[in-house]
Amino acid sequence: MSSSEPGTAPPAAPRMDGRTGPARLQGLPTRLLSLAATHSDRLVNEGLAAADARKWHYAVLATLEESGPASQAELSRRTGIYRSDLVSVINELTDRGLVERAPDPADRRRNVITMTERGRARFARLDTLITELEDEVLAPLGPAERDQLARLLTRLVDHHARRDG
Amino acid sequence: MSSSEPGTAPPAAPRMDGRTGPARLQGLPTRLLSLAATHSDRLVNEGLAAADARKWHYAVLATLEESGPASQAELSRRTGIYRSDLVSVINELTDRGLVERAPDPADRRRNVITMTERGRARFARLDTLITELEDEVLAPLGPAERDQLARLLTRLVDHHARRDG
DNA sequence: CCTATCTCAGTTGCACTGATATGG
DNA sequence: CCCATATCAGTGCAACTGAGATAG
Repeated sequence: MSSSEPGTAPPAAPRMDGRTGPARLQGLPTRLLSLAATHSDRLVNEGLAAADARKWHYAVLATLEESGPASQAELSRRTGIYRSDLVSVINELTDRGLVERAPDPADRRRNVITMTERGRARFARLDTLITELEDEVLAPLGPAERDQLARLLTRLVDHHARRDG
Repeated sequence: MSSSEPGTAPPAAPRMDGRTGPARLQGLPTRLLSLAATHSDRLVNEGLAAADARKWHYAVLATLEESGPASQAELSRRTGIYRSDLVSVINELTDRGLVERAPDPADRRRNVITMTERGRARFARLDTLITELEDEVLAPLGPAERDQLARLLTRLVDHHARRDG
């Protein structure tokens, strides 16, 4: 502190709520979004890891369950997994016998990904697990607040998804 | 919401809103959180990168502005930057002449990080930039909704920060 | 010739681990 | 002796880039 208001600055009283950083930073919605997502992702990832799965496993299985067999490019579009990264995700799923990868006779550039019986059972279990993890993440919020949060986030996501593509 | 008839379920009709994935996946709050944070982080990071800065630069400068000079360990606690990663962040800031790193005569394990005049000016500009970027991220929401979102996210963050430490 | 699909190698940012040197 | 601090090397993950091979 050399020239501008050294002595009179408020002594940055630490708060009583556990967060100790600067108010300006801690209160930024973008910062809160990042932090909340980090906590949420960690809980979900740990929960899934304990069941030998990952977020993208669930995403792929959910898509196959809802829409049936699909090419990798299609799965990439529907799940949001980057096309390059999808390769290893499908590898992991085939290693576990949850999906099958077969060349598409109609268009031989494509691989058709199909869910196996084991995959279907697996998805059912992961789906209930995800529901539990969601509940843990949203624990401090009541039903109406969870709804409100989901609606607000949906508005944000839709808006920016449109802008980007 | 109630659409739990398995046999009569519509064949996953693609929606008209840009999001094409499975409804079960797209509607998950944890998924929405991740997506929203990804979009938000991208906007913020790109905006800051265009000004030759990064998220952590702002965090460190904001902390120094609010609380004055601090050791690296203290900055780590206040900003949430991991202590190992703080080294290179401080390096980048000193390279740009925004902070100074000097050994603490009172405790020679410590480095005291002090903001320079350039750092203060830089922070002022970054602060207005951040405000603009926040506004861009929250564009689809009105003032009351932004408040609501911030409050809900704060509840989530506080809850999970307490659980972890 | 151009485009789409799949794959691989590599990059970047972030969060984190483990080890080490030094000082309290 | 134990603990705190700062630093470095390296790991794991997510998002992404660029290029090559194959096929429509």
